[in-house]
Amino acid sequence: MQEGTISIPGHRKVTPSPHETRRGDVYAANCPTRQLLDRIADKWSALILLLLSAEDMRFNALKRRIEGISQKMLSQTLRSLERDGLVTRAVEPTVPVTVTYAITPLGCGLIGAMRAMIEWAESCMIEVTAAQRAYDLHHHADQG
Amino acid sequence: MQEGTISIPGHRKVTPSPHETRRGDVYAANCPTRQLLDRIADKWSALILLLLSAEDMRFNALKRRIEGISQKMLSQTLRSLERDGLVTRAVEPTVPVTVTYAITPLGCGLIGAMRAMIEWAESCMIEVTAAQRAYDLHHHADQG
DNA sequence: CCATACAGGTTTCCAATGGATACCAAGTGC
DNA sequence: GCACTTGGTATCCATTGGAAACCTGTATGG
Repeated sequence: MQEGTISIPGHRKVTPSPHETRRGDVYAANCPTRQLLDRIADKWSALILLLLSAEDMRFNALKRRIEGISQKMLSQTLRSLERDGLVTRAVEPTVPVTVTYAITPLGCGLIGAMRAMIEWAESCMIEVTAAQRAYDLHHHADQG
Repeated sequence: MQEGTISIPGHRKVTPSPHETRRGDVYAANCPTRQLLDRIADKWSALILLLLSAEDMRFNALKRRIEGISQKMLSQTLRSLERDGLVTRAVEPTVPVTVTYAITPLGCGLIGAMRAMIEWAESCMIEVTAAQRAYDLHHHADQG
């Protein structure tokens, strides 16, 4: 079974068969758009893509730059992004081996769309933080 | 400690103290923008917000509409969105009790930014699926 | 010769997360 | 008294994510 098999824990190989897809309904589990959204809506994909949109980077450079990412997640997420055609992986047989990741035109398109969200987050952070404080206060803040 | 405490499993109450934040570096773990992005970059938030942007909805209406969401996740995610000030929760003391969720102006702003991503996903699905097939073929597809 | 370091991972282990299911409250209908 | 409604919580268990160890292959230092 080539479609729907699981490859790497946490990043499934889900490629829906054409006849299984329901176009136009993001709320249907098998809608391709929703599956794509699920894939990139994780903690790390956006961050990686955003860094690569500025310049090509190597594995450890990404790791150093993204505070808190583990090697496993960086490795897994890069593999997923590569599979989705959003980044490329170039191995140069230097010593030690050099692996350079770069964003593809496809990935650039996504970044363009994501930038609007980053900008929203930056401009609305204060309001959100205020809302959180108000909520915590009203719900007497000791529920944790 | 009011800030940084954990409330609901899966949706932490993370409100960084002002002096701990690093503005302008999304890659820093304590950057407020990154924390906000982490919060909304999950499987369900975008879907819920998108539905509520069209019309106010009740708990079970949302649950029925979003294929695959569990009551627990819907409940948790709505609570988080409410805390972030992106949705409101209105309880009417009917019988059985009626709870209506609505998007706030703040949430509307986010939806506007997200729509670009939905559109990108819809227009680029085919390319991504093609990339996945190519990847799976090249990596002889049986790695799962 | 052995230890160490580098880059770029994979494996292992364990805690946190998510999903399925059962349960709860409070009232209505039968 | 039982089933059924809405809007949840509690519980159980599988999957996921993070920390750290290990691996491959080469070069450097002692």
